[in-house]
Amino acid sequence: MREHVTPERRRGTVRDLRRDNRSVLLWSLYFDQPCTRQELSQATGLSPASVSNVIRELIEEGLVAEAGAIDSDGGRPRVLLRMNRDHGYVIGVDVGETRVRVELFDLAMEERARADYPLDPREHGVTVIVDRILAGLSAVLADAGVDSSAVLGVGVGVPGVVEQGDEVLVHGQTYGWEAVPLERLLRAGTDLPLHIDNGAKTMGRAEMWFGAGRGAQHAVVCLIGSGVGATIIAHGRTHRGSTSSAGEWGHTTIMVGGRECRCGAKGCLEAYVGAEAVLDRYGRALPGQDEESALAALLDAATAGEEEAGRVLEETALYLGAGLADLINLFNPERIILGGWAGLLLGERLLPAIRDAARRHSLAHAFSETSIELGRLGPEAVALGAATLPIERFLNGASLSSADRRRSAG
Amino acid sequence: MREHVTPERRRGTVRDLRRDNRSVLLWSLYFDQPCTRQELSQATGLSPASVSNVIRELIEEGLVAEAGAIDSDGGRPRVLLRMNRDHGYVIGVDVGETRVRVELFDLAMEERARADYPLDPREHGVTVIVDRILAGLSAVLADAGVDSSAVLGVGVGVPGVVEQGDEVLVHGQTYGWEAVPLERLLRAGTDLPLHIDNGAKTMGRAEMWFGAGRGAQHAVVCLIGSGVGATIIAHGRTHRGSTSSAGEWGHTTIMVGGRECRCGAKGCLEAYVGAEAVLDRYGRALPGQDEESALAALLDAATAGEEEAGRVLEETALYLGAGLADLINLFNPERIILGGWAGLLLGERLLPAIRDAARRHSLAHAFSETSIELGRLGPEAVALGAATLPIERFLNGASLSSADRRRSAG
DNA sequence: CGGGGTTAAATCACGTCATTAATTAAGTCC
DNA sequence: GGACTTAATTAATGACGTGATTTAACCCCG
Repeated sequence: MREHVTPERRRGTVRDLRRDNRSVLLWSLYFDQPCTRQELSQATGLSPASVSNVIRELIEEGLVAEAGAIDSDGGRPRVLLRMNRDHGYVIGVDVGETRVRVELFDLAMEERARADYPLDPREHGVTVIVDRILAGLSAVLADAGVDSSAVLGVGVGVPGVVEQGDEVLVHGQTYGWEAVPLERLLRAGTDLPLHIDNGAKTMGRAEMWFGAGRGAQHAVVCLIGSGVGATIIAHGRTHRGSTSSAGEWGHTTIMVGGRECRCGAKGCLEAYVGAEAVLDRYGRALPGQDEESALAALLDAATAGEEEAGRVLEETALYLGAGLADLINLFNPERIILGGWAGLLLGERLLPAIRDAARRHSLAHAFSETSIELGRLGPEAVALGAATLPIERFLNGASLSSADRRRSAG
Repeated sequence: MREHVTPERRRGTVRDLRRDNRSVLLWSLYFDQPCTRQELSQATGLSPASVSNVIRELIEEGLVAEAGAIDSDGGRPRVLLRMNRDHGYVIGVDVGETRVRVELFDLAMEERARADYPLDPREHGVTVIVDRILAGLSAVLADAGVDSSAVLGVGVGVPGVVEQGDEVLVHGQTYGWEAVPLERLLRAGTDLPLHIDNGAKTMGRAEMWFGAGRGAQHAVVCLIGSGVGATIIAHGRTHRGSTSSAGEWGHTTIMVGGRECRCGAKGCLEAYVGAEAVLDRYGRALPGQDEESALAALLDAATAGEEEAGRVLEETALYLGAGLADLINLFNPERIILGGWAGLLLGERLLPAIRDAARRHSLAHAFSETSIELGRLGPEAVALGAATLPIERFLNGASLSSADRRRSAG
């Protein structure tokens, strides 16, 4: 009861205050390394004394280390601080359509080890995936020589809707998964803290943390591949909605009664601008085994002056622009990032046309305040983004499971 | 700089902690009056001792009063607490197309006085509006016998986009207002704290606080009148976007290349389901001076079996359902509330058809978790919702301007 | 090379806060 | 009217952030 009091976390005691301040300092330091105590004090609004105290704790605990100093001209030099990148590690898992990839990162998000497991396209059974992931975890730990007690957590990006409840459930249309309790299944094989999310959302996170989204408070990361999805960021946080299925931009209706979509509805955006749909709208045969090379061929054909290809792309820009305009009108984001392999391919060529279509379909005021850009990270970033899930938990105050570190000397 | 540290308000000292706890208690009490200290302790997670302390302060300051007790069977009876509804007052202003309405409420949102000023439809000049508002403020204060020092603040709902910046600017398409610094203009005539927002948004607030939206964390309040808009609530808070123009649902494209909208674009939702658009799509003459009676007549005609009217309404339900489905897919709200005079009129008759169309255009999972309901408050609620703006500020810890009340006896 | 000047960081003293435990208040029931 | 219950207040305790003060670290200049 009492919906108005939603303590995302217990808050009210003087101790929670410390935890929060600690967290604020960690976030600030994480994204602005190296920096000095003074800068932290300014950035967070905490007094220099408090910064000193908390930082001393963090250094004692090994999360933070001093790293040189800034030369002064008269006066004690400021000491630079940075996160101790070896204090802990995180693992990101990308469960894709054709492979499972497991990557181990240090706190600076430097890759320390990687394991790839190709998937037979006909074999997306749950047990196979779980096996591959668990094998990957062991492999990267062994490879990097990292003990599992030093791992802060594992983030897993999977295709399909991920329902975050008491029990995390995965509904994977493409995989034929229905309410798969992936977390529970993985739990049988590992003790590491697990975070599971939709792969498109983890990729969106990667763009927000390290790519084109850095610094934006309100943004939408659009992912166009064979299908179409989006990550919505409001006030710097991913909007999940009430059952974590928010962001299904691809099934937004842009043409009532229009083309049939694989979701069963008619006129979905995905049925016009998804890679599969674009190729289908073109209709003619194209060289290339897979969608990726076929789409590239379509772009080439248009460049070569092939009329029909040009027309299809022109229309794609129109539809896509209208879809982006919906986001602009509804969310009023400061930035829209176009990603996904098809999004990048199309965007590279069509961005001006897309922007123009978006302008025509959105209100002038909101449009003028929104920038539309291409993603910077490419589709490889799913695992990276997944790995930011445990990082976030860490920055918010979780420590390594084993040692419950308290102040050592009183 | 340092976007990650967004102290919506200074937080970090032990004193801020108290302010926060105080605020949490006020919110809890406000929406669950009367209630006991014990209940508050449970609801907020604060210890009974802290609740006692803070409540004692609040009683001393006159914000809260004891009001009877609950009978016990053995044991000291629990004392009931409620807000002191006369501790302060708020004023809500509804600047509509045809009138300016000013209402004064006590803390229990009981109306204490009202002033109405009809507007000549040809006269929407800024000075006229400002004059009417200021006259209304004086009138309701005099009428209710309330001193302006007892007023916590004034909320103003206006048509058009309200840009919340250092200086609040109003862009009113319908009024022909461009970047009107309404706050500054009003400031010349009153010292009361001012809050200005879009009228559709204040109405949405009213539904969320007192109507069909109570208790929802993620919701969308859709307002259909002559035009179409929406208020998006995420995590219990209105989403404004980066320049406070979020929620322009009416100009979402549901038909690329479709009907021309008054915004200049083609295929906007508003061009299909706004009252003006519905009547226009019907085409034939209808009895009634204004849109409201014309739309009612259209509904009557359909009831009477007039085929074309039935067809227009059927299509309206289809378009509207598709529009709602977009919201469901993008936001995954737990509740959608259909309001506005036209929304209520249409919804009363078409809700099943609208729901069905929404189902067909949204993903099954998200749809099944969303309820679509009619608003409960009617279009009169703009002023009520505007008045919740200063209430919110008050519950968050602002006190009356004059007396900076501190603990009296140490 | 050593003191004066300057700035950064650590320490100290203080006031505030929420919590637990103990105490007081206000009832019921036999 | 005394034993029992439960609510609310008070007291004791520990944790915290802050401003003031002190210590540290480095420059420059003579």
